[in-house]
Amino acid sequence: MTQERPDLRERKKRATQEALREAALRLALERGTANVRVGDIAEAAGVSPRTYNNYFSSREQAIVAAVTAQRETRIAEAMAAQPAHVPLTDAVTAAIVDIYTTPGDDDHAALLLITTDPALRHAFLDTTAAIEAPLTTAIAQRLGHTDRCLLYTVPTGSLPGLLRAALAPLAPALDTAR
Amino acid sequence: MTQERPDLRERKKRATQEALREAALRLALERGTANVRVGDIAEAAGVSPRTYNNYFSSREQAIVAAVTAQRETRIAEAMAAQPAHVPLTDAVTAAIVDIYTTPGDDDHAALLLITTDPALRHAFLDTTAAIEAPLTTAIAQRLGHTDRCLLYTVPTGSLPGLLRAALAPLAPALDTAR
DNA sequence: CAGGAAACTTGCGTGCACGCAAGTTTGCGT
DNA sequence: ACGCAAACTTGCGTGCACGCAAGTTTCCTG
Repeated sequence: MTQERPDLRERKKRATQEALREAALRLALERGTANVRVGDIAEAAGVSPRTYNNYFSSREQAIVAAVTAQRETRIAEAMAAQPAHVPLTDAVTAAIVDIYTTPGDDDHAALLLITTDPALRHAFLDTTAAIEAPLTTAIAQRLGHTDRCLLYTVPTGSLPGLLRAALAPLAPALDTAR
Repeated sequence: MTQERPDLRERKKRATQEALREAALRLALERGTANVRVGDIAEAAGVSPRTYNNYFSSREQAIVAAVTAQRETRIAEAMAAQPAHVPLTDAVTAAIVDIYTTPGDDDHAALLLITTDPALRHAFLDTTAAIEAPLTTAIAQRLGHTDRCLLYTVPTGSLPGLLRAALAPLAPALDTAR
């Protein structure tokens, strides 16, 4: 695995993107979405407001991106944690259930934030669902080729059982994929 | 006093300049001047080697600049600390003496570094003497106009008495300046 | 509902950071 | 003394960050 190291420019770009996401989420959690100015996020991330809009084309996108990124890494981790011999179907459902049952630091609050605010919800649905990317790559790694699966899961009174039920319909698709 | 705040670009430029100076001095003190690569300084400051040479045109300049900057601020502080009623002559000599007698953290080591290494000495003398700028501004503030004074003081076995002696010739010039 | 202020988003020109490649210096081993 | 290798310095082209100004949205107030 040649760990292709990106050059300095690339690293800095990623760093400011992450700084912006992080700052946006933190501020939104601290004082509520309505009280966060673009200038505040930019300042907290150490860049100009103009630069914010070079990375995100709306005020909400950064917040959504932050949550999305969090969940992407968590899903990837959860999938990687599954032993290889576990059937694909079970691995996927377990990984997703894991997210909703064992939340990280501000994960719950962030989700609440997004599901509460209309603008955030809209921005969230604009992005391809947060769970798609890491799942497809994980699945692709298991199988030989790339299949796409699209999941929309909005947690309303969510319990592990509810989740399993909601994910059950996917089982045949995943099985036939192999 | 309208504290004219420089814009973000300016602040960032100053920041990286300072980061470079700081990194250069720290590394030079840690491992000796000979074992410091330009790339190391740049990396420690978070910029590319190319950028180092946008700020300093030689490997030694950053180290020298670091010491120079340190001394500039210390001289400025020392001059500011003098009560206004103290005669100009005494204020200047006291400020300079203060530098050599009550050194800061790595001030001594830094000076030793510079006076030891030939390349550093050369680079140091290339820059207008470290003490000039803050002194002239301080003096200018006291008088109404701008006078220039050039001091070359290389501390060889320096003692307060030696310093006072060396600075004595300046007294008449400073007195007539008023 | 009209008017206006504050915040947002975007096009544009400028300046700095970067990577690259060429030319130069430095220091070392033979 | 010679040649080589590593490090340094600099010109050049490209891309990103910034400031600015214009157009738009949003929200509040009369």
